[in-house]
Amino acid sequence: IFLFNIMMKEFCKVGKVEKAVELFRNVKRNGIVPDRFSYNIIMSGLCKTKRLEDALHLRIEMAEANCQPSVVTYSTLMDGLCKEGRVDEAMKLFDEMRRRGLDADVIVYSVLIRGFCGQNTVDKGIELFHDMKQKGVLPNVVTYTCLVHGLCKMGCWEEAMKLFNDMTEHGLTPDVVMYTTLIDGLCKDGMADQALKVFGAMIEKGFKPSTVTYNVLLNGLCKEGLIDDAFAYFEKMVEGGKRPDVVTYNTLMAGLCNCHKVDEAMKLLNKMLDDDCSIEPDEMSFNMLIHGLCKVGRVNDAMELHRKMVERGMVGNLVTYNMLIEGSFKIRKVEKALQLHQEMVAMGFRPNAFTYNIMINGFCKKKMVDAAEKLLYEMDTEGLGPSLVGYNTLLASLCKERNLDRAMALFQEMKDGKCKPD
RNA sequence: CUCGAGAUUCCCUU
Repeated sequence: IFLFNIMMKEFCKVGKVEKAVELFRNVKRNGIVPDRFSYNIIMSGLCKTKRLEDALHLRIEMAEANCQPSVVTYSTLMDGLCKEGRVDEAMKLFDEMRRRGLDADVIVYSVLIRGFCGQNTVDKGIELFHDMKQKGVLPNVVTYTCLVHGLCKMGCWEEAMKLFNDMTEHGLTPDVVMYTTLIDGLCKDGMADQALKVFGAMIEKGFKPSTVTYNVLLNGLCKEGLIDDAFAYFEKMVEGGKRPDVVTYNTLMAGLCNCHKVDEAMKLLNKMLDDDCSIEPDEMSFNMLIHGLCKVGRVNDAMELHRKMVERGMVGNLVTYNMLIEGSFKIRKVEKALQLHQEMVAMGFRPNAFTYNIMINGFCKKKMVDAAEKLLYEMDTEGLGPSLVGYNTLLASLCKERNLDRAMALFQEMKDGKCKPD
């Protein structure tokens, strides 16, 4: 079983989880008894391929085989649940684990903390952070990184910085991932200058920024409109021997589009398309440009680019269609927008909240308020929930049309609990 | 050293 475990693990590592499961089944059928490692390996593989239900079911099978779950079993499943946003269920497993007399370790806590941070309940994460320390489980760099990430995501960059310092005072050395997380978080909280300081401090301490570190920094600078600085750091990146990747290029293309340099962005895309460039564009690369073109009103060029994309064997994704639909409305081609919408559905893409809101906005601009309203309610029945953006869009449109009675009625409906106004 | 955790890029209203 020792050897089979290694094989299963390797199958999972190269993405052939199906093969691993098959091997697991064969092993069992041939009378070899899997140990808890085998179960854990398969569970982990299933979670990584979004087959959480199968993983949870395997836990039952494990119990039936009289194989006791370990802390690793629990953390694997809790991680899977958290990544699906099912943190409450992960907490149930956490309780169950403790009832069975298993002590949570630093990984269990880090998984849960990250889970809470992912659904913007960092306070719960902090609670667990204190809980673990009280129980004598020492947080490590990963634990701190999860919290820093969560805090920045909620705009609490000062708290994040405090925690970062707190960590070093506790004798832990930040690593590249920690630095990158903090730099990204600061940028996203509008603190690019602080981020640059941290970047400088990082280098001063002798840490080598990774490609991801450069990417987050470039993104931060681009979002601030500092495209020239972004390119300056891009140069440094290359000089420093860090290979740009497709994310680097996509980030720079977005930055160029943001300051209306769409043709420059196009040059970057063409560079990637060049045969002697080792970086291949992905769907996002095309999407960046499609967005840029739509934004400056060159919707037909965007459509043309979409065609080129399809020629290269990329069909585009939901985002591509959302942007093209929005573009069509922008140049007042409602029929084209509807046609794209149908095409998108036919291709198996389920319209999301963005799609609906784009259509609502499009209809509003055409003064087709009833159609817009119909879509607004359809979102709910389609399980997308009421959309604040959708309500706001329709409200704004009604006000513009001097249809204040209807606007007030809609506003009242929101206050009555349909959708909390902002 | 047979198993588990952390970082980056695209779309909607004002």
